[in-house]
Amino acid sequence: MTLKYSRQREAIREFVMSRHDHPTADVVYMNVRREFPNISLGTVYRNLTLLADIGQLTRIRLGDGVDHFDAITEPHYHFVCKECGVVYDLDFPILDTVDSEADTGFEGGRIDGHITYFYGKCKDCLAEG
Amino acid sequence: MTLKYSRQREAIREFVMSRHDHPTADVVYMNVRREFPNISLGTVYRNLTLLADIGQLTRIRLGDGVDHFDAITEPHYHFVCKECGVVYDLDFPILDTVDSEADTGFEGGRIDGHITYFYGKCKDCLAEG
DNA sequence: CTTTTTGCAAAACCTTTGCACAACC
DNA sequence: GGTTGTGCAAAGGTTTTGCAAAAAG
Repeated sequence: MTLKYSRQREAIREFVMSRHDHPTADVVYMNVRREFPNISLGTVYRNLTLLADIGQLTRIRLGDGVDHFDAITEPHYHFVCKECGVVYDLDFPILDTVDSEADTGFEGGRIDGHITYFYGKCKDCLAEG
Repeated sequence: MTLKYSRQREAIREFVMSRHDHPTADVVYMNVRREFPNISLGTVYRNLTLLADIGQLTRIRLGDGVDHFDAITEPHYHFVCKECGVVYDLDFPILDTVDSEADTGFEGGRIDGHITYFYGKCKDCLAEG
């Protein structure tokens, strides 16, 4: 049950930390393979899951069917371009008040939080058409 | 390109309409199979996708890796129990203002809307422990 | 030496798709 | 009869998992 050091896990962690574009497991795999040519996709998934479980990464699901990973673990909102799928962090405070607002009159249980992503068209896609 | 009637599609539509628990394709399949024992999962998927495309259903993605379908097509928020996965509709007005609030100072593109779901623990799971 | 991690490959899972036949209009 | 929809089965894409060997402590 104790965590042992592994060079692969460290490389995976560092890669995600170095990026701000919320890479998928496959992107992590492609890149970490430059340093570890024999690393397997299974190892990448296992470590991303582990790092997310211990809170060093966040797994974000944006409805595109693929998991993205984010090195920023503090709660924040995301912007997703409907056209190209690019993901940006939003510098917009988490609306804690909506949780209690939504809870008012809700009889089905206790609301602990919410997940939101904003969608639209990114700068580049707006420029193109 | 014209839509032709099909008894299977009608049964699928009616089943989803009759439920307020946001069934998955598999649940629809299991149930419609009582009336059409030979219906295939492919047909269920094809029709759910078609009905969502023409606006008779909504496809909702709640981060559990499976698509859910909702007969209520007016925008509304959902509550998801983190423990058992049950989904409830929330009687809480859509926060249109947050879109423009989030857009303020955002340089990455144009925000058209947002997707939110609230999570927590449902009544039953709260009672259990 | 014991426990954890890896690489590989297979499997699991959800969803889509190609095709011949059936249903619809 | 022409077109759309179905059933079946196969394939697609993402993620998980079993297992023997390797690495870590």
